[in-house]
Amino acid sequence: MSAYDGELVDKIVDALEGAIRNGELLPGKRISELALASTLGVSRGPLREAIRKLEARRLFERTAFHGIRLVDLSIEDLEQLLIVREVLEGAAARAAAENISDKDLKELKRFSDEGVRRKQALTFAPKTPQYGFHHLIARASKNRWLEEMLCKDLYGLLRAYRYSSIDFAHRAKEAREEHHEIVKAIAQHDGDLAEVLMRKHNRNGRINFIKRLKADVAGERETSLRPIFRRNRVSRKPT
Amino acid sequence: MSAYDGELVDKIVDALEGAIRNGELLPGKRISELALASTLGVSRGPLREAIRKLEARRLFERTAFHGIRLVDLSIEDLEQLLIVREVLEGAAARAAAENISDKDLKELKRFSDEGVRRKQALTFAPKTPQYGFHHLIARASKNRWLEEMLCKDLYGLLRAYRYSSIDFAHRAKEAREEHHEIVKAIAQHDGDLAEVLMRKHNRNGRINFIKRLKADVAGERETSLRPIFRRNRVSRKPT
DNA sequence: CTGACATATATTGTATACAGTGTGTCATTA
DNA sequence: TAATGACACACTGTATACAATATATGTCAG
Repeated sequence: MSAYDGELVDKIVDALEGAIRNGELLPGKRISELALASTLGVSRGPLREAIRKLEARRLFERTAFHGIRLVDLSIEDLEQLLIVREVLEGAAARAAAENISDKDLKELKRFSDEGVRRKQALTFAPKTPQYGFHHLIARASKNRWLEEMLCKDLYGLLRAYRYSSIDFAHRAKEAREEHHEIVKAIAQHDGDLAEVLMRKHNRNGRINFIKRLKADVAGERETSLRPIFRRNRVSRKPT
Repeated sequence: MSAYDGELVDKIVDALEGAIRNGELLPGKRISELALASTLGVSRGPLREAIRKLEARRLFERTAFHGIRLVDLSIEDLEQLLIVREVLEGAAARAAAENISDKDLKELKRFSDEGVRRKQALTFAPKTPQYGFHHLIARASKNRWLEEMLCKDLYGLLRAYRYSSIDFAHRAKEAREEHHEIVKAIAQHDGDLAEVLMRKHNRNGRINFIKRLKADVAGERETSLRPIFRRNRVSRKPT
């Protein structure tokens, strides 16, 4: 505690997001401030402030005198969220087509040419968000709100529910082709086309994903998105 | 302090939003926590939590050891924000066309038929947000995220910058007709058409507004959106 | 007079303590 | 077994203390 290295609140936010990603926090499960604070090794003050931020981003829900809980999305919630993603990314693709810099375009091309089969091709790479296809486009839009809404709020929310590019794995070839088409439209600075293609791409992924999800749920017994991937429950500390 | 009537943090958030609306807080002006706390008559703890929430909604900006400030948008920022609004409301119109209930449709029709020339026709009526045309459609979308992003985050942000339906006043007839067309499309459950019309409507308003704004700025001396309407600086208390 | 450096002050960041309040649980009782 | 009440627990609100930092101020050398 000698040198000041950024606001503790932000580190707590990061730690909580990491904990969500790693499955250390379970959706719907109540947790007390004090327990969480001692787990993270911080005091209540900064923790509460961090929770308020995440609450505003709809990652946590609070009920007074009761506790904090990670939001638990239904399939319908996720579907609606993906609809929002669809139009926002459509707008991002349009803006990118209009505003992308040569440097960003080069990176985008390189990425979509060769990078697509690497792990980083995942839409929401855990620690390298700047390399995802969709992140690149959001950034290239040069629209501050679009980028923040997508990269910070929306992707964070999706990540909280283990929504990764699971659809990508199941239709990798189509997705790759769609990515290519989108990049081409952006390179041609054709905003209309870029938006249409991006929306179609997202729509395909959404429909595919929801269908698979519903089938999974019907075949098993859970309604939550929780058990899609792995989970554990180790606590972690910041710094 | 005897009876518990809701979380203080939420009341502070409301109070701050009200202060923003009333021009009691000026964009860009730094203010200290302690001063704000004593003005509001609360302690630093809840105030900080409230600030964190508003920070997540991008209404406030903080710099460590320096202070809180209401964000100060440039014209470009506002233009980009209106682009986001455009696609989100387009999606809302589409969803509304697909999901609207008969009751909501009736209200929407009644509103667009007769209510449009009343004060409540303002897109962001200060105290009756549920009656605005765009609010009605956002609600009718039955999409939780869409409604919250629009009504809570985006409209709140626009309101902070005194962006009201100033464009509406300057093209009331066109806007009224556009509203009518949109309602008609929704009534016919034509999602495609509803989205196209809503986007066009917003686009018209945006272009008109930005043009006027730039002309205003060129003719005067301010770059901030602040002086568009009135302002004062009376402090206020919650409860 | 100007610039760099050191100190002072104000403000923020964090931790802890305590009183008040609501909720859920559990035992008691009809 | 179901309803009622008491209790424990968790959370809320607030205050205070101290540490860390940035800005402002002032001093001194050139």
